[in-house]
Amino acid sequence: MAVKAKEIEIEQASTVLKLLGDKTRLSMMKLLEKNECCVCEFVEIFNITQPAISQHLRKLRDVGLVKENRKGQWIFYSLNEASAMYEMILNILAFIPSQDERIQELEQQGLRISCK
Amino acid sequence: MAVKAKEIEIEQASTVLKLLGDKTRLSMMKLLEKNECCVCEFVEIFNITQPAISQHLRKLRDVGLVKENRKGQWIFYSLNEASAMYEMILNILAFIPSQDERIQELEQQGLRISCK
DNA sequence: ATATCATATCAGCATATACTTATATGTTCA
DNA sequence: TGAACATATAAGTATATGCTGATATGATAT
Repeated sequence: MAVKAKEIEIEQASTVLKLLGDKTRLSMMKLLEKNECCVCEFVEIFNITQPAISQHLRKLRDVGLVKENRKGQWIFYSLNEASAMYEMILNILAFIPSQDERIQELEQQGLRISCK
Repeated sequence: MAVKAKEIEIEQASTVLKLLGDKTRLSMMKLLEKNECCVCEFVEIFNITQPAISQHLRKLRDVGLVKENRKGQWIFYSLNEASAMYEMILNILAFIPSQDERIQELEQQGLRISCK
């Protein structure tokens, strides 16, 4: 890295890293790196209940990693580029393999909901 | 980043991020980025007992983030550059402010043990 | 209005985590 | 050998975490 990384309070950093230290949330963040996703899509992709998904998203939102965008009945989540942690997040996600096959699998099985 | 990051299994990545998601361990790793440290130094720096320090170090060692190097009575820990996660670790640590003042404080108070 | 769908919140539970005290192991040195 | 020091492990405990089922809230459409 040529550019000096913008430093973050260690308290904040550890909070964020702990959040990313859960496989479900880390996958969510990787998906959000490229796609805006709604809750129902996450519910399909991960093998857990809708409340569990909502709770993960709330934690990510509480620390400002993601933002929500209501479109009628649906709420779409995306990475919050304004977060002080955004640069670090992108750096970390660069090491995570794409999770897009998960969405593609759903499409092949005809299970993909189109919320859009 | 110009260079493509070497990807890591998501399972491994989340395990590592969870470990870094603890303020004590994150500080340890930041200190180890620049200094080789022995257990007794960590015990001085952090306000927890020696067993607690050892347990943190064991977790870091179990996933290969740090390695140990016995020098007589003392065991010095350092970052394991051979780890598949090393590149990601360095990337993350670049965002963490230096923890060296903690050592300097000890030195000013004359509390720094010299194990070397 | 009310039925339906999407999402959030609540309460309860099982497991994981981080800590402490007590004790074991390993090294040095007299 | 045994005392002193450094570190590791074990056992117990309190708190945090992630999940589920039940229920509340909010939006759409008939």
